[in-house]
Amino acid sequence: MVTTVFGAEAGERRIDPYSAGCPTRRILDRIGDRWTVLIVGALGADTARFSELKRRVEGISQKMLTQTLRGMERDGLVLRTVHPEVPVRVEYTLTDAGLSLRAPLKALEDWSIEHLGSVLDHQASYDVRAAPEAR
Amino acid sequence: MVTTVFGAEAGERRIDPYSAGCPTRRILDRIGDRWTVLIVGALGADTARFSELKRRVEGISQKMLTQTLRGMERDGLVLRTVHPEVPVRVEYTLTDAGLSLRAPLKALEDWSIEHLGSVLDHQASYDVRAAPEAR
DNA sequence: CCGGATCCCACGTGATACTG
DNA sequence: CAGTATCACGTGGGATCCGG
Repeated sequence: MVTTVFGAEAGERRIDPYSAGCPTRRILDRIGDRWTVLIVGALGADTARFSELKRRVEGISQKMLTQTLRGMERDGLVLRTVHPEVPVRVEYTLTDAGLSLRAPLKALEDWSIEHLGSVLDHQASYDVRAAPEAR
Repeated sequence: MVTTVFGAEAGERRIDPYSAGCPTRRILDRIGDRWTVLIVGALGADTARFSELKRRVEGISQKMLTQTLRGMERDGLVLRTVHPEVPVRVEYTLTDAGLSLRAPLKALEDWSIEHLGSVLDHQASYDVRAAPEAR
């Protein structure tokens, strides 16, 4: 059974993030790690080498890049090709599944851009209201 | 300046997750914590009390529910109403901004449902390939 | 050049107990 | 009922060194 979280109105519906069958849980596992999302964006329709990817996703450590790429390869989001040359060359490309992830991710980015100002405003006024006694 | 990550083809574009102005970073901050997404789904178009919410989002601790709700309130995603009655009653409702988040989140859920099988298949075959020497 | 292996710290999170 | 406060813990993730 597949649990739908956003499909309908709320009501008495239960959400179990610990249910293995719940796809929402799977989204979070992939999206929640920060780097997967950025790598999908950095790769786009391109093919890129490890070091190029590391340069594009600024701030990522080698460990996290490797680790995240492995996870994505395991999930079939990314294709890893090793060219057995003198200095080894490894290239990464989004699979069809990976490419299809870009659309929903873009929807999220659009939302973020659209609401960024409003969110910042709320934060500012909230902080003022909530911290008058902050010595 | 606003950095667009998913808008166009990759190329030499830089992604800086540490740039305060990058909206992608803001999405991740909100989405990446697991609970915000689930609370948006659990609330939907409803109004719910604290304890009701805690029941709906199975597995969340009181601390995390409070903490996440505070963050969402701060960002203007949720409206918190305190009714000063005998046993205090506090109600939560998604704001317009919060409600509008449901669409992109649903897109993500749809993607997840659509690709769940494929992902599981890849994982299975990957695990077989990668761990033959697992004593 | 690509990444495996290790060490280690920080912080997110849960459990528990207390208050208005 | 709806939190706040405290403590204890696991692990995500950075730094570094090593290997193919």
